[in-house]
Amino acid sequence: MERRVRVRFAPSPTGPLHMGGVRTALYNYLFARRAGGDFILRIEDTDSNRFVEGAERYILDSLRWCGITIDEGVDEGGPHAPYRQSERKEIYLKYAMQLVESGNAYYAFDTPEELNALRAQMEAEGKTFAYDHSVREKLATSLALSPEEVQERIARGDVWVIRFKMPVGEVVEMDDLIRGHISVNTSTLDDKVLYKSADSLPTYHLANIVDDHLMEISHVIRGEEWLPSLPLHYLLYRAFGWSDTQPEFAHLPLLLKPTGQGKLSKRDGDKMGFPVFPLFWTSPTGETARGYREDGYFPEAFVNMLALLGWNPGTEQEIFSMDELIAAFSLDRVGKSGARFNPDKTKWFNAQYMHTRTGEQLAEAYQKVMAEHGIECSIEKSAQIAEFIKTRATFPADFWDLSSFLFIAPTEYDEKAVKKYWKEGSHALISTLREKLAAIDDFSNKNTEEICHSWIVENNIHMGHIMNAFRVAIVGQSKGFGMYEMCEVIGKEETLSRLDKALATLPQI
RNA sequence: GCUCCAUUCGUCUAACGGUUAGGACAGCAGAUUCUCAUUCUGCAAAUACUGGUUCGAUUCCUGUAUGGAGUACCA
Repeated sequence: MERRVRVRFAPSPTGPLHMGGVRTALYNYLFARRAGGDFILRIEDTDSNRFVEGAERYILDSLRWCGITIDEGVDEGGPHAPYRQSERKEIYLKYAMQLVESGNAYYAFDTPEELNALRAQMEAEGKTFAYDHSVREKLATSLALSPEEVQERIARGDVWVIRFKMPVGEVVEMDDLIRGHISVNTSTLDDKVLYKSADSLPTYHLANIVDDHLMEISHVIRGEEWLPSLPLHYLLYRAFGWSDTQPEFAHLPLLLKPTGQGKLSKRDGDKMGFPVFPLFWTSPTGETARGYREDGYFPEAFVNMLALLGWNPGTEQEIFSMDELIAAFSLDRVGKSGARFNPDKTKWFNAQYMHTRTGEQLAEAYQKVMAEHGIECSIEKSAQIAEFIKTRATFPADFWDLSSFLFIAPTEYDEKAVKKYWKEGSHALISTLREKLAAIDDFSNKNTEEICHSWIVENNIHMGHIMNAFRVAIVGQSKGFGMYEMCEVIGKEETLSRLDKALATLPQI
């Protein structure tokens, strides 16, 4: 009997959610939806020191912007609520104690200062300190101390932690859905802290295993940085007696810097001019980070790009809607090696979505950009213009440069453009064209084009000659989109007025 | 240092023993066009290196190199 697919995205609210984190959430989401299972959001806030105000809200907002919907989580609730680990703190001690009683874990009373000293000392000797089988019976642990002394220390309020007692010389055999079989000798592993009395909170390892078990998680899909602790997690499931319901694991490759070495970081974005976070972020201390949303990326483009960074459909399709991603996604087409992030391709994706959007869909964004420059434009006009310029735009912010001249008649004419396009005969041609246009009532681009073009062709006029002069007269520069489209937008009256002004101002040659 | 993981054009990737090693971004060139774009066509560009296994290796196994991650009372 196949068990129900239940996956979770379990971020820590220590700052804004990195795009790598969004990708992890996305893959979990796609996997869950593909299987008709559940997507759970669990907040892992067991580190009271690193908690950042607003980070949780940011995570939720980011996922919503991406179109990733949550079945069970802090806002949605669900059968395993609460979904914030800080609100589940009382359940973890019991499990930690269970491991102590079964001999799989022990108390350790070392203070952070003592451990630091030990580390420094070992380092001075050119060695690395590891809290493992070689030291656990020599330090202040329940393995070395008498039961009475342990009780006494606890009773008098000494701070303690519970550490996992890593077996010695055992080979753990593991399976990863992406990487295949992995085996590790436990002698190379240390005794990780599972629970801290100082704040009555578990560490990631304990909370993670306990919650995944309690929440009946079937698949753990997470970043590659967790691969080294996979043996510990296997051993924890075994120590609890949960091996038969242990989830399957899949470790995703990391996102790397566009150039140079290492994983993608906020600094790369600042340096190379691209966002690393989905949304604009302001930290409680006032630091800010740019976001894809505010930089003008469509969520669909961002998601599409992220989906293809480390996964491929096995076909040559590159543009995917969320539904298409869900239908096509599978973990066995996720790559194994780290993927360098490519800002250029991300822009290309955005341009693709820009082009396929209709003028109506773009109208609001257009109106907003114009408003930011102090230009008011009706929603109908916005839709009309957006439709004409969208193939030239990558971001909504490009709209301004692509069409501002429609609202602002030229007061002067670009010297280079005039020199290049207002040539011998231009004045007479434009003069005649003005009369042609003046006689037209239906100013739709289709109609004006039909009438003007047939006149141009019949009279053997060179297309480039007249159209470019026309452009200089209307726009004042050699930019813009289709001449007849631009005339349609500004209307007959404005067209004629601009032509009159040009004819009066430009050389009468 | 130690442990684990990875390695195909500059980048993202396809090819799960037999292909002229395919596609996309970026680059370059050309076509189309009323500017600029879009679009279309073409060019250039890769199996890290070693040994094996095999009739045959990008593909399987050694080793090396390189890269990545982990090595916290952080996740």
